[in-house]
Amino acid sequence: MPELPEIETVKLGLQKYVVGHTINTVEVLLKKQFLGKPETIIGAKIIAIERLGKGLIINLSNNFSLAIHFKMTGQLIYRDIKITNKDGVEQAPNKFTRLIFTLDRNAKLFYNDLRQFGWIKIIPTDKVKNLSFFKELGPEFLKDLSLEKFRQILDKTKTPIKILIMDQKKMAGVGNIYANDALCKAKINPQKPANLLNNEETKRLFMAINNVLENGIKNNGASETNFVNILGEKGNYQNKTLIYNKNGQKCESCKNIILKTMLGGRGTYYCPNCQK
DNA sequence: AAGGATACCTGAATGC
DNA sequence: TGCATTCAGGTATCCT
Repeated sequence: MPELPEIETVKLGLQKYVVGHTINTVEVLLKKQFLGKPETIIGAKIIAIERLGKGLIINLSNNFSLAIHFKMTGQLIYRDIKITNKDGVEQAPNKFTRLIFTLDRNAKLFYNDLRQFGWIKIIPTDKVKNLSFFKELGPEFLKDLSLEKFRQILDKTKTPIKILIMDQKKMAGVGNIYANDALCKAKINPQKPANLLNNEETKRLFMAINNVLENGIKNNGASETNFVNILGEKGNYQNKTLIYNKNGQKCESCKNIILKTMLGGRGTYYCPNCQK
């Protein structure tokens, strides 16, 4: 899944459906993705949900928290009804279910993860932000990253701008889809060394990133492959991308053909005319 | 210190 | 049809 808008979508769903539930049991189907002792959280009530960059924190009533990262294919699915097969046996959401939380009021929360890169860790609430992933996060778009701070970060490196804006330790929230779209919107070449952006381009890019992230949230995220919200529903941003996954198609503004290349090992889409 | 390649996995799409 | 290769919303880690 998983850039800021997708995780925000999950956060809002958890707040709406899962906060207030008590955890009755925890079934670990794939040990390596779950760190901590399940018995630590049995009987605890889910009291608050927080998102930091692309990470999630679920706070519990017993001063423990669940720290979660979906990496590429993690999903959290909430159900308050039992879904069974024709023999009456309860069905997990899919064959990649790695963890099942049974909640009170006959509800369940499933963690699915096809590629098994994600993690869930039980950590005392007052220590959860000491996890290196959270501790090392840079300032976050739409939250505590100002244009001035953004400019300062760009000035410090000649790293290609696309790689820099996706570096969570420098600035948090942007991944490959929204990086491609923001650079398209700002008409900046993904390869351009960060410190060579002039003030006009810097401002344009900053506004564009904030804009595409907001647009992603409004559209409930991008379901390019397997992202779904807490109810298993797809988002809509994949139908609204400006340039991501559009190689061979025509650029919206100049009708040139969109090209695809690799930058930092990631698929990179750009219009050779608009993004020189 | 920074930048690049590689590892972690499974599956879908593409190529021959 | 089948088999091999490449790529996928991310990040750690190891190497230059």
